[in-house]
Amino acid sequence: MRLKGERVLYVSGSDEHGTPIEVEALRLKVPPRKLTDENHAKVKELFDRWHISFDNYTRTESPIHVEFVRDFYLKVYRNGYVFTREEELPYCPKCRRFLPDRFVQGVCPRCGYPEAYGDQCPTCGAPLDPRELGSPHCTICGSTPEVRATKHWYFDLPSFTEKLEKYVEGNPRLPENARNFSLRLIREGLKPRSLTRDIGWGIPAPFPGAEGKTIYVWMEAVLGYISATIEYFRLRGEEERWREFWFDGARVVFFIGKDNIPFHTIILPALLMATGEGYELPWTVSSTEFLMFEGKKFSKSQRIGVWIDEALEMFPADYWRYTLLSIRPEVRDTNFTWELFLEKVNSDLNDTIGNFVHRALTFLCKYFNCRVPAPSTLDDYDRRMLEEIEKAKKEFDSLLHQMRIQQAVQVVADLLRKANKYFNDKEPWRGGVQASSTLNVSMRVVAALTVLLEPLIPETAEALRKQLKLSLAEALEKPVEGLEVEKPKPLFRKISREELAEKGGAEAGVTPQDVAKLGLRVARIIGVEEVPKARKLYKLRLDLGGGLTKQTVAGLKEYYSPEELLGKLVVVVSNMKPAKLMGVNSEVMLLAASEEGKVAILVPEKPVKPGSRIF
RNA sequence: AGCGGGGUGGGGUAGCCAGGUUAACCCGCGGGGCUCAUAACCCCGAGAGCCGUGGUUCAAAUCCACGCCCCGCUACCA
Repeated sequence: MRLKGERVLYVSGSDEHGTPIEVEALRLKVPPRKLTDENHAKVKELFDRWHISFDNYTRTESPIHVEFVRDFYLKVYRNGYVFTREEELPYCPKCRRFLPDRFVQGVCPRCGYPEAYGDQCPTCGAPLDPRELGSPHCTICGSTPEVRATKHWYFDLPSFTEKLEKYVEGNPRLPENARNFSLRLIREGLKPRSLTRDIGWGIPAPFPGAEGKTIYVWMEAVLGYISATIEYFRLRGEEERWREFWFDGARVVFFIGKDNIPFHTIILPALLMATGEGYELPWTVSSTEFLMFEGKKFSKSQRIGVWIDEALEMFPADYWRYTLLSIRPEVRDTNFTWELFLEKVNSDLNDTIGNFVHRALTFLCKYFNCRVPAPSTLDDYDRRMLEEIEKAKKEFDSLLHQMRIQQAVQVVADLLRKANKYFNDKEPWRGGVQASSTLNVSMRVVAALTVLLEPLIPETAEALRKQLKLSLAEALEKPVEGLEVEKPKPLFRKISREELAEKGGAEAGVTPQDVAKLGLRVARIIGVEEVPKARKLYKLRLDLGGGLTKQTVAGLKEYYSPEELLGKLVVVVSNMKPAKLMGVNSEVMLLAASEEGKVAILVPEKPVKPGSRIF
């Protein structure tokens, strides 16, 4: 859109508040701000290196954001959409804090599940009030909380029900997943959303009498889009211009995953309505499904996925960008596999796109002295090819406007396939007057690429323009005739399976070395203990031979008694990275087979010494 | 369990909301062509009738109902 000369402002930011960060900071005994400072700097730098062209990437600790949020909620408050409730909430005398949401556990009053959370029971799904929990305890220190009265501020979401329904229904641009999900939530009945929390890390609530409370992170972070806009213009000394992007016909578009839909289609619009100031409501959201990694969901703790800093050390950003855009989960969940990565890079980028460019440029230099000739005469085929270029540009543009980026990528690749065919059919290497037309037309394809690739793979687009000695502005307008190009260099290179394996991209299929890496060993169970408060877990002491013992936590309590386990020889992965489960250290992993309702631990078929290697 | 989203040739994606000529595209596979290009490129071919069942309709991959299966969110899955 920027290329088309539309006025675009692209903003985002780090969401820095919330209890998890405060708890992590407590654990590390550092101020929370130190954690978020480090993180924000790192993330910001990475966005640059990936050429994600935010105009402003801000953070919720920004003073401008804090000030904006406080003002914003004061307005909402004055308009009568904020009310208070006295509540009795669990308070931990030892930690000297109230225990919101997940910080208190106890017996579920509905199904009797012993470890239900303060806000919801994970087993029966019942939404809970923390006071209903039987024998509650603090999840931080385990002590029994007392009930103390406190006051909380709420946003009157239900009073916007009708307007929201109208908004969602009347916005045909919303993708299906967003519309259906939002309408369901609205029709099921909206509840007031709590605005404040009794925690220290966050934005101080501005309401009279709310000293010491902070704004609930979710209700504040969504406003960051606006404060980021304000900040952008304030830094330029154009104090008021941010309004151009939030009022009077501005089109606000969000790029989010499907898990974030309600915040952008319900809560944010309601908050904007509540100011009564006439903010533009979201024009649309581009809400994708989920991307998976080799069939599994990405997981930070389990290290499933490729870290974006590591990815850049393996391959250029554009290789990733192209692959990821071409499987952007626009219609359904999609799955990244290394196999797919190879296919996209080698076949699409290298063979189809890169090779055509190189082919045309090399030919040009060899037979036309690197100078783009004027066409001799254009025959039907030439004209058809020129039409294809125009058609592709139009489609590309229209698809991007519909946020169908995946298909836009298709259009580019398809155009290049047609171009390859055209070049083949025309056989310019046979010489003849037609050759100049063919090269002229082919170079127009290349010229179109320098622009089409810009939003998808900007580094490559830039490199290509350099070979054509074109600036971005010239690429948009200048005709190709007479253009003198540099001696061509390939834009991409293929990735071999060997290279991929070396760089750590898992290959399909496991080698004996991979198995050896697992460190499978026999161990003897020499101690079984229950883990306090855990329904399924045992703490096991294991003899790994040579005087070495390790401990593990295993989910076997429902299937084995301590007596059955004690003394058994079992199979373990001995070189696991230690992890904590229910606060208990687990250093190895015990292997067991499982099927529905049944678990069987693996044991050696005849006695061997603990510590024996397994191949 | 509850809530969302799905099941389309061997693999991967689109098409479904706005039903309608031989179900599209990429990879892979079999055969052939070209030699300008990065062992690239081009052509031909085999291969699915769109999870199942029933319905609506002149007409359904596309709409409706039921069933089966998958995936995400919610978890102490070591």
